[in-house]
Amino acid sequence: MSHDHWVPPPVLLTVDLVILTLRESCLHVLLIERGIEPYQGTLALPGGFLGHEKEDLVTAAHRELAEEAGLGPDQLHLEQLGVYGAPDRDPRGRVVSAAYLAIAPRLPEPVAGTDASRACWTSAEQALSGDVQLAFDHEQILTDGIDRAREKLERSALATAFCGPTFTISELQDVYEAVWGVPLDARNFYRKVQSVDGFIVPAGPSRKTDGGRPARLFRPGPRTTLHPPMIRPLSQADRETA
Amino acid sequence: MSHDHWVPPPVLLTVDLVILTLRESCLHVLLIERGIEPYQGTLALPGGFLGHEKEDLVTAAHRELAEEAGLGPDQLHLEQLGVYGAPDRDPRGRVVSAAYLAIAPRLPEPVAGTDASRACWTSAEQALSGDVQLAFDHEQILTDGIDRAREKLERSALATAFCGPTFTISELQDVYEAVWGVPLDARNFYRKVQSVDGFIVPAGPSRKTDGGRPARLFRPGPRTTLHPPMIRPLSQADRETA
DNA sequence: GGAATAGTGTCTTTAAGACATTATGCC
DNA sequence: GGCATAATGTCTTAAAGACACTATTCC
Repeated sequence: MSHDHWVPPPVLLTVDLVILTLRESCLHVLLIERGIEPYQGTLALPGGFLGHEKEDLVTAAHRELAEEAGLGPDQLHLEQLGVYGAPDRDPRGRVVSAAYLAIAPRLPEPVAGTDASRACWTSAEQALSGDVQLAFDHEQILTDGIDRAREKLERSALATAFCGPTFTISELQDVYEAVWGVPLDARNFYRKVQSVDGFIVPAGPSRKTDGGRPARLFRPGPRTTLHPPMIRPLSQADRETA
Repeated sequence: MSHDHWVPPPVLLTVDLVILTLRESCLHVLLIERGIEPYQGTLALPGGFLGHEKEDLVTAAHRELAEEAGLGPDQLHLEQLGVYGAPDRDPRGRVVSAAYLAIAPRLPEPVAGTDASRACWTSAEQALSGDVQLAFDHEQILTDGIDRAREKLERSALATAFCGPTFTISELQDVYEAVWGVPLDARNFYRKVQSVDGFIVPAGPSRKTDGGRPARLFRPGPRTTLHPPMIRPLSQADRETA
């Protein structure tokens, strides 16, 4: 600000995506094996540089979502997670990443035929176990993304984004159990989700296939925030108190 | 990705700050009258370009905090709010802003002597009333910052960041009432904050000056998350349900 | 009928909402 | 004593936790 013709340092912008979904009642994240340096061969979150000077950040996120995961803008939830800009996070220079969190229902193998065929769904547990090496600071971004999802399940109707257009209450419970990693009492869960008015609404004549009694189908309701919130039982990780 | 030597478009990075504090039991935000184009003469959030190629984002935020508000890194809360990158948000070109939320106790007029003497504390109500024009997309950033503060008061011990090193329970209640904009019952508030173990702990021999009975003093406790959370009464703005 | 899953009901316990009352300082 | 603010207590009510039970389908 004080020098004669000081110019601010330019940076490069990437958009990275934490794409979460449920597979076999387990939380999974989409990872891609990098084809180029740096971190060639290492797993990374899908993402890439801003396409052009005028591209909006959300637009770029949707573009990457389509290119790298074959996911269209409909029927998925997308929100900003934050910005990651440590000076040394990318060996190529000053690259700042806008991270987005996407939540999608389980789709029919969305990966195989797409542009980036090196994409693979990895269980969240495994991705953060330490056994898997992630490129850049993507482990931190992934951790933050999962934390965000866990928090938002408490106060928002976000859980329905993990489900298809219609779903059963058991499936919804599956979402909560998988994301939070704790078992829930089915009867109390039923009472709770039914009592929050507008969270889920009955859909169609209701029916489903399994071994037992058919379950009613529901759609997401108009309500986006949950009052009172869902209560997440504190798992083993309750650092404070006893 | 497909062309021969495609290079990603560089962008400029700014760091903008939503600095909140309490003044006369009202939520205030620090605004600065811009001295240069664009938006010269218009009120804006404090902030500025990244200082140099190697500067970390949080470091830049702390630097701006010191330069523009005279606030040191101690005894204030700072967290990232998000990134704002609409292509047309800055007439100078592609400028992307990393927004940070800072919460500080009321300090002895921190503004007057500092570098930027055009800084002024403005009540949040007034800043968002529409009467005040804010530069760039700073109205949106401010709205998001206040929303974030409101949410975090529910589940975190953030409220103590508005207070000095020691405070009375009444002062803490003031924080909640000012940020949420709703009156709270003092007796239930006492019961609540005392029951959340580790939220606040007695400090010193306890005493304070007013007209009436001296109040006990407390310090922030080790607890950072509140279980169960503080309940925010839904003000007039309860779009869903009745 | 038996297995499997869906859905409902009841009792208990925790904690919030709505109050009144007592306590301790200053003038 | 009178005033002002701090602090505590009680009753009610809402909602979560912990259970047992009935219902509907397929074999």
